[in-house]
Amino acid sequence: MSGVLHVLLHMAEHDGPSTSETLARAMETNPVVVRRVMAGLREAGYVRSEKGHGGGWRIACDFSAVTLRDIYDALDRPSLLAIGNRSDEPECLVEQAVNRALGKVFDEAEALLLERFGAVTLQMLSDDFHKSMRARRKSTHSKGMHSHDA
Amino acid sequence: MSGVLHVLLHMAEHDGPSTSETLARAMETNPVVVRRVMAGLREAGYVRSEKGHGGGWRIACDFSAVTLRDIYDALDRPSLLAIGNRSDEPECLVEQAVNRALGKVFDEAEALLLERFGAVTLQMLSDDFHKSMRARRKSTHSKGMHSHDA
DNA sequence: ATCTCATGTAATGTTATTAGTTACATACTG
DNA sequence: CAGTATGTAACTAATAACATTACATGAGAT
Repeated sequence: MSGVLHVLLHMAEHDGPSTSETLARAMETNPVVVRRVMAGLREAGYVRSEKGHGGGWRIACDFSAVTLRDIYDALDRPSLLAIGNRSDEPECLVEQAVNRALGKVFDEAEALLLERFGAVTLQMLSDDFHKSMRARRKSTHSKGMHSHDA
Repeated sequence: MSGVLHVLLHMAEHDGPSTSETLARAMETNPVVVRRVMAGLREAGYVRSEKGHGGGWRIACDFSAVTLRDIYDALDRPSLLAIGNRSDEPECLVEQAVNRALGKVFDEAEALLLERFGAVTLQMLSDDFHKSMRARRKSTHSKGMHSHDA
């Protein structure tokens, strides 16, 4: 999630397609990992990829129409919570009682996460980034991007 | 978490001390695992353990005064969320913007979980279990406990 | 006393998950 | 057709969670 958003915002700052190679360097990982994770976004239509000379990845959506929730869904909804019920459908009535109580709490937390994700668009992230870059430029004249973007 | 609560409720149903051996069978795990996880609860004073003949684990707290939050704390606060920011304190302003947005959402979800944990006492779990046991007994005459409790 | 039983804990082993890598096929561009 | 980039399967490595073994310590029972 974190990594994918990072990549998307970088792509938005970059005219023309970005290669997996380039993106992998920004994310400090391997090009294949980038392709793997971007595959979900491509299926969902948020990015497009092209092969061959001058190929690479390109944004294919309106940043203000796509929320973090959409990205999460495109990523195949990885589990959000680190803990959960020890077992589904236990025989033991004690465990059933525990599961009811914990399950309710977990469901609420998950719902909150999804709701909050749905309230944040990629555009908002991008705006926030640009704001912080302007602020930084005023004080340091730095570009505020990765050194490996050069 | 789930497992610990299961064990605690079982102990409450059982007069006298329960051995790690017995509890492990109910949790379908190893006695050493039980001791390991119970160690935190003992330090917090929620249970007591005794060695030798007739030894084992015993509840040492008032169920209506201890919340799931207390248990969670005693368990050394394992991480609740499965996903997080890729890196703390990144150089990259893009990643900083992503982290701000995601971090806020994660913090909210974690706060919600802790708050909800704080609102549930062990007594409530126990009451819920007894209620479901009464309901079941009416329809099946079963004891509704583990078969391996016999 | 000492034998047995139970916890305490370190060390080790096992398993599952995730991330990373290699290898090679496919497709597009010049 | 040479070169470059994605697509994907297969494999390896790193990590973490869980389980087991081994042995020390302490508390009754005889």
